[in-house]
Amino acid sequence: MADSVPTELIEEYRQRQRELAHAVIERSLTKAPTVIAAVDVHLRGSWGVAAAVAYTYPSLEEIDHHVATGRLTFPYIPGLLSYREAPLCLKAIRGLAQEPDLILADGQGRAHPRRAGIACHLGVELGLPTIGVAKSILVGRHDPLGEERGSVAPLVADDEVVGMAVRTRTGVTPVYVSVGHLITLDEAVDWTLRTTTRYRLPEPSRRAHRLAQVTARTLPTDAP
DNA sequence: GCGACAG
DNA sequence: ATCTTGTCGC
Repeated sequence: MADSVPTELIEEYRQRQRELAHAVIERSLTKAPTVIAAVDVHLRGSWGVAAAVAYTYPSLEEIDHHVATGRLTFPYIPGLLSYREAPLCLKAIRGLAQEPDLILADGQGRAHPRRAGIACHLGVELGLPTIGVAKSILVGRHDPLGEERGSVAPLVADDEVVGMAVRTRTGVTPVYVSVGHLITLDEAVDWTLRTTTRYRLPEPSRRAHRLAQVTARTLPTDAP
């Protein structure tokens, strides 16, 4: 199992995140994405399986995938998820044959206590546009949003708009979209909707999730 | 001091 | 997220 982290070190990791937040660039995409990737991690004991998948746009067909497996050393600590999952995610993404134009990460981007969620971490590390698409809120609040697909409501934390609650399917619980790197919030919302068809989450994200899950299932449960 | 807390 | 089967509902 992952070890605990000394409280004095926690603050060092937080400081690194504050620095990472300054490296994040929020600006319009330079190129219309034609290759969109998604990455997700499945946990199994102290092992993690990260799956990266690449899809074409607008046809939304899978063209590649890569899986990376490894032991998780860092524990799950709210706000410090990157240190636990990003290394494996980077390994999976770098295994793709072609560099994607946009990456969807499972978790927050700037909608983070220090504006440095895992999507920011991956984006800055790779120098590629990234979006955080989370299934629940880490920080911030938002007003109720319409029931129709496409309805949105700003996610506000510390009097700052850090993301957007987005209804990707009519009548379904919203997802929380935020900028990771090299994209604007409006574009992040737009591309999240463009890649979401029948379900709550974007197709590439769903595929990455299932691939990581089935791969992890073939691995033996570890010994404490 | 008391909750909240991505995956 | 994980540990886990069936079950209620569109």
